[in-house]
Amino acid sequence: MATLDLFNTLSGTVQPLSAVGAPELRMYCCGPTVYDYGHIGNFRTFLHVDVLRRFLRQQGVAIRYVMNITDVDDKIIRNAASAGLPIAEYARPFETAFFEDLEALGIERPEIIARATECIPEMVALVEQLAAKEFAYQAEDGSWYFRVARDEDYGKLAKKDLDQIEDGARIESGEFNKDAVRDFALWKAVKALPDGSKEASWQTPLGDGRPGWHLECSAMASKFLGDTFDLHAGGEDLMFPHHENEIAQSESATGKLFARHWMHVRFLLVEGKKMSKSEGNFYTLRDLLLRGHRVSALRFLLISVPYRHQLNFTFEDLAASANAIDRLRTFHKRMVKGADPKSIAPFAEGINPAIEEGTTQAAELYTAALANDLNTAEARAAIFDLVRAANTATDQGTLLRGNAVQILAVLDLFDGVFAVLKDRDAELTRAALVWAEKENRLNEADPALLETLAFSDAEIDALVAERTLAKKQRNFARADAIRNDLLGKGILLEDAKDGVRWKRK
RNA sequence: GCACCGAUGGCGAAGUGGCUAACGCGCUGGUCUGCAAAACCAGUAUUCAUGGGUUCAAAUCCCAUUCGGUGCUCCA
Repeated sequence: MATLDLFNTLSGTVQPLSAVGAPELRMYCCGPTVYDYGHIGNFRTFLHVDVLRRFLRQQGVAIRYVMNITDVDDKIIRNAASAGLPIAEYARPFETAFFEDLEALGIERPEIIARATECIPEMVALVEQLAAKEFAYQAEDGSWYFRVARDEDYGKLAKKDLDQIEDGARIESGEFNKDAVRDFALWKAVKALPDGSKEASWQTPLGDGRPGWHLECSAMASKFLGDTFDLHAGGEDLMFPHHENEIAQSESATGKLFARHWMHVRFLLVEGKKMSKSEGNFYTLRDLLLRGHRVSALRFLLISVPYRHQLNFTFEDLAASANAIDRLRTFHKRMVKGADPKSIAPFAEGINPAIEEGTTQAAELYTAALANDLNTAEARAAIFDLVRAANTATDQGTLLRGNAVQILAVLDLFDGVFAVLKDRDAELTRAALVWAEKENRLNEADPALLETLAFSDAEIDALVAERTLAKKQRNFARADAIRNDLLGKGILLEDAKDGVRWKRK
């Protein structure tokens, strides 16, 4: 039985994904161009790759995952120039922010992270290899281009017909000296910036210049994963021309298959429209945190819709995801208490076989759903079915301690991929506020959020204790006043049999 | 313009020929509670964008139309 059946863009079918000829599954994902903060669309892609990676590891597959950081490109050069900074100085803070965001979202760090600017020799070598085979040529201005016409199977990933590409293509200024419009830049000869100074460049045997965008991924993937590797992932927009060009470069140079499997994550819409700055529906993770949304809710929402489907992001659904997570966390705590013989009210000893069967079935459905092209929606449903059944049984007193232990194991399995049960939300929101203060953007923060977080846990605990005392004295007016006051500040109290619970909304 | 993908309840979404169309959120009523919250129970789409067709049988297959998205140009 296959560990994971995954849609392969190259073949157009769902195929088993597996490590071939190596103990580790070797995968590559196109990382960010670090010219700004990451937005929720960027993170949808990285989150789904994280789901893939976590699930494979759960299935016992070892992984070697490489992500590149594009730290030199047109936008970085342009923005750095207008900020009056060297490109590295301009880009580095965004790179740091990107990794902070990944961490906050629970996205595991790839084994290898490679910066484009640190792999220049490998890129140069690749162009030289291509030139030797006449796939690359140097134009009058000193730039190097890939000769698409010489690559017979060009277009095989995106299923493009070459004639169409030519029809739609347009000649960019500065690239007029290419032999054919569809030829793409491998190495861009150095140019002057608007202020007359020289843009960032490297002195190489190819001339003074900088790498083209597609070149870095080809060079880095080979450097760290070999000429042929198992999986290449990225957003759907990268399929053409970026990934197609990577294939063209790598396969023309090596004569070998580049990536066996290609995974493309679909774009998301925001409130029914394409996310864009001009529509005013463009959000970075940090924007959402300052508005009082929780990181866990965003993670859960973005991964709950399977990667091949368009997801329509709305604030209503973000709130719904937060509520769904609360339910899961409440349930998880209930099972932890019931399973612990030392807790105040552990469940009765034993195992109820009917519940045991349901638990096993939930785990099987969950695994089968993810193994089927990462159907996260169905995997989620299997877990919620278990939650409902277990809650009902608990209410009826038929769920025994052994069942709780088994259910916790299934929740661990679920959380190994979804990673939303552990509550770090308040902590991460606080970190975002610290960042906002440093960046002078605290004015963008939701006032209610600031008020809620201003309350320390100790202060809340003190008020809860005061209310418990008032309740004992049957002073319900005072008790309710404290509860309502806290609720107004975003803190919700729950009176349970074994004491008072509270949580930040 | 050309190519490709999609349209399922109030919202998100699973399901790709055959049991009462999953699951989450929301809403309404009930149980529990001093009152709440949490949890549970019941209800909440006779129907899957629209029109036609194939079939004993269609949300699922085919054709057309409408709307949305993507690529052809920087983009996750």
